[in-house]
Amino acid sequence: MQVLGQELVKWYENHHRNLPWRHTKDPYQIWLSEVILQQTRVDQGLPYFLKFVHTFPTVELLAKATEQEVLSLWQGLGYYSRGRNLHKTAQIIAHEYNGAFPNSYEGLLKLKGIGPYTAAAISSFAFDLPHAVVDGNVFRILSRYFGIDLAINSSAGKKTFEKIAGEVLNIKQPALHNQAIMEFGALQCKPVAPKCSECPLQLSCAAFAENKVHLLPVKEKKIKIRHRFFVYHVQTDQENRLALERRVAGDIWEGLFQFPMIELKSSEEQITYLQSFATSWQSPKFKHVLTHQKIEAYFVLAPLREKKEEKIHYSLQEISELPLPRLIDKFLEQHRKDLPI
DNA sequence: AAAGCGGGGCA
DNA sequence: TGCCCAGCTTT
Repeated sequence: MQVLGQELVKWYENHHRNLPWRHTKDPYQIWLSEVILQQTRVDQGLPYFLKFVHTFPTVELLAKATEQEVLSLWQGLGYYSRGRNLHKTAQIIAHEYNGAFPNSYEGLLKLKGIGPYTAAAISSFAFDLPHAVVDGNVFRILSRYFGIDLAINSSAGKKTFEKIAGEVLNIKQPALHNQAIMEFGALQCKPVAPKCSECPLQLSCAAFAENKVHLLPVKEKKIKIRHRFFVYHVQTDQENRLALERRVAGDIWEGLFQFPMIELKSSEEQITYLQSFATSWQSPKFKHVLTHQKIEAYFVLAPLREKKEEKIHYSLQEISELPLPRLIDKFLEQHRKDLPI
């Protein structure tokens, strides 16, 4: 077990990327980077980390911001509850912890948006405590290296891999070990096309010996895909201000702003709905389709419904200051000059 | 224990 | 174009 850790650290010293959060022991910056990097690639998260550190150099400044300012900066990163939890936790730290992060795994775990992985990461990186990180990289490396085909998303699998991760952890330098194993997973022992031919662990890797690197790690069951069909109404008032509504809680893009939207049950209903515009209201001035993951969205330049429901009207300038779903943001990018105003 | 939450990369 | 990635919260 010890060989694995030593090889990982040796590899890390020659191959690691130079990333800003690796030059600090500041729990605030480490926390910021870890939350941003949850479910997010380094390339995508890096600019957001720089934006946040620049805009909010301390946890107190982040706590003082409004949620909307935080979400605006978060716009485009996805999983927006991370942004809301980030803000909430900053306020807890600033107001109830005197600006200092808890210096224990258990203390960190109590905070919003910090689960087992992030608590292990912060406690090792910032406080040199011996907690092993177990993220997707670690699951992958351990399952391959030890040739374990237990599903990584099963209870038994998680328990097993967490146990092994703790056993291989170098408790003398947990921060270095944790950085090394995750960087190794990201650059060397990649999900697809891992670089086995130039791998320092090749001779001791069980999966390589049995020629089943590509079969590991094992994941259980399929997630069922839900297709959704949206039509957005791009409406303006007499002053050429655009109507926006705020998305409700409990669904995708919670709390973000969008054009007033109707959701249809099927692609057919969506088309029928669109055609009703073409017949009943001459022809829509503008129609455009964007596909976002499993969401098919049309934008129609629709007539403004009078005093029906109360939508908030904003100028284009004001809209750019609100947190928008990536889909709406993309639409505005592409059609800014076609819009009235 | 299971479902839901978003982006972007890549075959 | 469709598949893949994967930590945390909520149910």
